[in-house]
Amino acid sequence: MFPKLDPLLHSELRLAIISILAGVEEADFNYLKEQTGASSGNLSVQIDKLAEAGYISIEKGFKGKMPRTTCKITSSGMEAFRSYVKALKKYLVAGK
Amino acid sequence: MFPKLDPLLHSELRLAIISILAGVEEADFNYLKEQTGASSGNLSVQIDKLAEAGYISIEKGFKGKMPRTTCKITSSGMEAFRSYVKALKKYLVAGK
DNA sequence: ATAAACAAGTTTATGATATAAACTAAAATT
DNA sequence: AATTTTAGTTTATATCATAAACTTGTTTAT
Repeated sequence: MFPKLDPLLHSELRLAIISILAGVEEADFNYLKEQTGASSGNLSVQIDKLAEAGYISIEKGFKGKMPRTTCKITSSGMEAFRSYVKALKKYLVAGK
Repeated sequence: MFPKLDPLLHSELRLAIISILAGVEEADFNYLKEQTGASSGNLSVQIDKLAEAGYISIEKGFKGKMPRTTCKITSSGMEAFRSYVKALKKYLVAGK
């Protein structure tokens, strides 16, 4: 009746990150920070977790001389997101 | 862009509890336990939290001689559930 | 009648998690 | 040259979800 929710995605910040990345080609650290309102530290930790799970890829490069971290959702991450959403919807029925 | 999610409801078990209670007049402890698959301990803790927040009411009585705990969603809980669902949906767009 | 098993929970302990605070290193600004 | 800003990472803390252990009382079996 209530399917298990992927704990990696059932987290406010990680879900927001994935939700953003699902809609764009890629996004850098600061864009994610702006959009989510997260602190740098929290964001850093959470993208690492998503990357370790293979849900996103993180690329470190430079924009001019400044470091630049770019994130991209993987196909595995996209799939995980879809099934998370599907599962979650089973919890929301009565809530209109 | 990403509204804050009520942390009381953004929990797998508590969300399942509220989701059930939103659809029925009332439910007793064991029914919730069966439907959610939760352990007694976990369920006990989580309904207490929901009750402390005023999202549900807990009534203790007896069925014959055996103790019986009945839960019911409050109007405040119903409202919280609705706005949680509304908020959550903003996170799910791209996930189909 | 009494011991064993079961019912319905509650309390306590533990391990994971989210988050913030403190820190690092380099670049840009004054 | 000193200060501030950028772009993060690492560490610490406080909360949380969950399970394990316990409690209280009731059936059931001997």
